Amino acid sequence: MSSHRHAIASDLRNQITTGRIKAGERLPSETRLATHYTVSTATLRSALAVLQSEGLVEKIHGKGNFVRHPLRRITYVGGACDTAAMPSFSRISIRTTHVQAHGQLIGLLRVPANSQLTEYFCLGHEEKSPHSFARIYVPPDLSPAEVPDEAPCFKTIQARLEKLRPPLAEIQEQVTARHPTPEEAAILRISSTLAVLAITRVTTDRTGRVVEATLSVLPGDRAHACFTTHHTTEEKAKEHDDPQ
Amino acid sequence: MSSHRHAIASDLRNQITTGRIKAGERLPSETRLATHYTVSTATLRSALAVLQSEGLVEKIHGKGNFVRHPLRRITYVGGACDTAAMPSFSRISIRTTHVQAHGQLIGLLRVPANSQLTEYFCLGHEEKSPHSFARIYVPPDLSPAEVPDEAPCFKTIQARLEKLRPPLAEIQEQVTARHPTPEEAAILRISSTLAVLAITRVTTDRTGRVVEATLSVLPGDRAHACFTTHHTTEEKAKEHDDPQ
DNA sequence: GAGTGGTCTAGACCACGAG
DNA sequence: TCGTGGTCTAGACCACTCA
Repeated sequence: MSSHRHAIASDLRNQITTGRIKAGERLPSETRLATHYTVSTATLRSALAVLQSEGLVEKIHGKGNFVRHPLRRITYVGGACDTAAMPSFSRISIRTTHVQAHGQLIGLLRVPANSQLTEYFCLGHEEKSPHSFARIYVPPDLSPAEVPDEAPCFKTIQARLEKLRPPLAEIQEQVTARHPTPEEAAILRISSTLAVLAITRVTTDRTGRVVEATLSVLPGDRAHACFTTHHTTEEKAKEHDDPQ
Repeated sequence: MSSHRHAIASDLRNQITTGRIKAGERLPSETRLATHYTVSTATLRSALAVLQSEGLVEKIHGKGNFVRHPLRRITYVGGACDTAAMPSFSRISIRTTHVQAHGQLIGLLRVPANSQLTEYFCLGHEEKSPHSFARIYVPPDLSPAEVPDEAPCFKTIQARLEKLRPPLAEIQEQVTARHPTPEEAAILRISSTLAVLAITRVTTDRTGRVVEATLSVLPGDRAHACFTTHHTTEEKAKEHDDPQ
């Protein structure tokens, strides 16, 4: 008595997980599948959207629906000490610009509105297709002045940022699940129906000053974020003193 | 030049954020809005889905679309020492059952297939409507035997679990964004097009044994997860020895 | 140009909520 | 019972990919 959409999704899911349709293979076209299941194209597309959000199927406009190779998962590592907790990128391209603090950036970095900020736009690639991106915002006095507009090397920028920076005290990450904006969908080349993992990361130094804010967006069909908390005896004691 | 969907969503978003439509108010019916924007109902519904995933609008079947009251956000606190890092629930109901290890549980808890497990199904409520849930799985020797099938008090069970448990060493949480299964959508009473935050939490004791695995699902339109990492000098040194 | 997915239409019928 | 949203149909037209 379930919906058509999920019945079709289950059938295709079985065919994929049992190997009747192999990884990398193309599914029949949407019109063909629609006539096969005797449903409309709209219904069939919503069934494919289910599999897509599970990471089993990847749609490519003008080419077709493909069974995804498994274990090509992007991992965002939480609490990482590095400048950007960017996922294990095979390749990262960066664009550096100067912007004025606006919107939520004012609150995140605790700076006045319209004050100067350096933005590092990081785009992660995997085999020439983008798979995630992040915008890193840094106050001007903590960002190296002589960075070219197009920087080839991520590590270089990271090393320069580290040098200017006082010792870190705390990293706070807030994770939400939502749909991508049209701009984000275009950058990542994903459907706007796919869920994305949005991570807001704020890094604070020992004086309590916010030295960096990073907004990351990762496609939900191939990304996950990992957070590890170690509980030593000292920490446990501390938590009892200062719960939460 | 943008899609119809996003144009309509932007217009409604403006009306909401500028206060022309107030919090708690009901929007005109979908057919009414569709004729107003001269689009089909399907297109208008997809526009509402955008606002829904932003947490601005809440649909209630048979009643209408309502502008959500802001700051009614659920927060999942990562790395919490408590048995379940359940969000700040106003009320939690629990059902205890015994299940056999299956699927991903085998790998998470590192137990043989079909071995006995205790499942605690926790449902979080807010004003009589469910807003999140979690399934906690515990090996039988670490779960109190005399728990009734329906337990009224979450704290009681939690306290009993703590007693049986050796000191904890590590909590690992994996976060993904996806669409809900039909079952999850029914439990949370959300649309299946809404994104959810799915969190898999594994707790390990000092001997390396997995003492608990928790699968949480939170609606993307009103929930976020927070993770805080403190960087002391000792920890920094440790990370240099053992990167990642 | 042929074939694919992306968006959209103008309805139909069903399920839920409130009176 | 009536009005609401939920699902679905059978198309149409556009954008993209590849030969």
